Amino acid sequence: MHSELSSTKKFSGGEKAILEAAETLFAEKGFDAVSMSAISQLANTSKPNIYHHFGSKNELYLAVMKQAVRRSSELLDALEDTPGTFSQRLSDFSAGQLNNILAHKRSTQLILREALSGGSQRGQTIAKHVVGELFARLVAMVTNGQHKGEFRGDVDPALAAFMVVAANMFFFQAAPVMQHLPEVNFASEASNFSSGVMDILFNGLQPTNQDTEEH
Amino acid sequence: MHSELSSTKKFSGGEKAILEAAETLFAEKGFDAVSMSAISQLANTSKPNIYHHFGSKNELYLAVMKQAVRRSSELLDALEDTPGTFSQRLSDFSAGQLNNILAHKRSTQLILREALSGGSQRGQTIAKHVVGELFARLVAMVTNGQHKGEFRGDVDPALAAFMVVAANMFFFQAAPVMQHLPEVNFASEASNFSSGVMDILFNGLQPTNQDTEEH
DNA sequence: ATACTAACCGACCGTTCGGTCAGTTTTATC
DNA sequence: GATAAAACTGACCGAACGGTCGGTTAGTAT
Repeated sequence: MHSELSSTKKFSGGEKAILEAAETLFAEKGFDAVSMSAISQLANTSKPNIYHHFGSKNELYLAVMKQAVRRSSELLDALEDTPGTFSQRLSDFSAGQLNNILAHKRSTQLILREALSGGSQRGQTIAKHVVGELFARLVAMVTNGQHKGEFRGDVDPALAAFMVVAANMFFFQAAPVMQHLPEVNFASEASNFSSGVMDILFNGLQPTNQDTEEH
Repeated sequence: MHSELSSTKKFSGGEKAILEAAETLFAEKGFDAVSMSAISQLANTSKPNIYHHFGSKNELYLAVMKQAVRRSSELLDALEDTPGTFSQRLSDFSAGQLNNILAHKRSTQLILREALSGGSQRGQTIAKHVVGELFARLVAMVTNGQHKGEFRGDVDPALAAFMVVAANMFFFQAAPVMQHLPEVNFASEASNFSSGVMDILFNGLQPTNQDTEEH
């Protein structure tokens, strides 16, 4: 009776599998809509085993959050200052951050969900720290650009940074909606979106003097 | 001589009270985290009475959604085209929409929560319709501005509209987070925020071309 | 009064929730 | 092999969930 299931080699159980399953489900449906049984099933283990590794549902959620935050911070660190003009650096940073977001949708959705849900304080402070970190880097970048005369000095650097964050975050959030709007054709390609946003942010919507052209 | 309370007596029971309580709780915590008992308590009635007026939790949720959507559409309709340049009209429209958002936070949060949650299809199509309506108006406004030569013709009008929506929506969502960031001081006043955003969108971040030219 | 109906409620049902317990299997150490 | 810690599990608990039932009020028209 040594009958061994020779099917999926997917490692069952283990903290890794539990964390992964929990992250998926929490990001998808939120804290309250996910049951421990569902997590145990997806992680291919038993419910008490989750309680063996993590003391409670809240602790498991915090562990998932911490992991997501750590990943996000690492990705941000990898986006170290590139050479070039500040426009270039800001553009590169924004595009890289959008790439990070799209490459780790679950973590992003989890952090965003927590940071933006006005309700509980489960991991809100943790999530806010991440958003704050990203925001501070962008503000510094704009401020430096202003000091070098590359950006207008009469705009609030925090407001400029906000618009970069808002564009990226809302792009991520609203992608499923935008894709079905008939007017939208930038939703499919992130790089096009990124360069388009930066063009508007840098040059504005109004025509330049020499730019009024023919047709 | 049982006299009625003539002071601020929140009328108990009734569909109105149920809908109001449900909207508050659903917007605050989301569908799954709200129990029918909690709604009945906040509405000052009994749980079976909710099932008398609305057949199920899902139907109640849809009724709340429909009400929120109707309110949102009415508010959008009230923002009729103002005279003036397209910059002015776009600016006014955006500022008015942000005012609407902030004046009806519960409805907005409810719709946004539904539109942006990748998960269920409970009221997603309904919410998408609202976002699409708002979006279409903005796109038309930008396109008209382009045809009149007031806006650059080489930008995607949908992208410009997207940035207006993103700024407003993300401002609403992230206000609790932004208020605690040290660099931010635009979060307290919506009108300042709105004019600042429009300034960046119209004129861009870079200094004017007469001032500094690209090399 | 009678009759009918919408509004409303206490008590309850089956199910599922987060969490626990007692016990078994795996794994590492000697 | 002995042993002990760690990993893991089926069965179970009280509480809360969405939802239902039988019955009671309040209004209204005849």
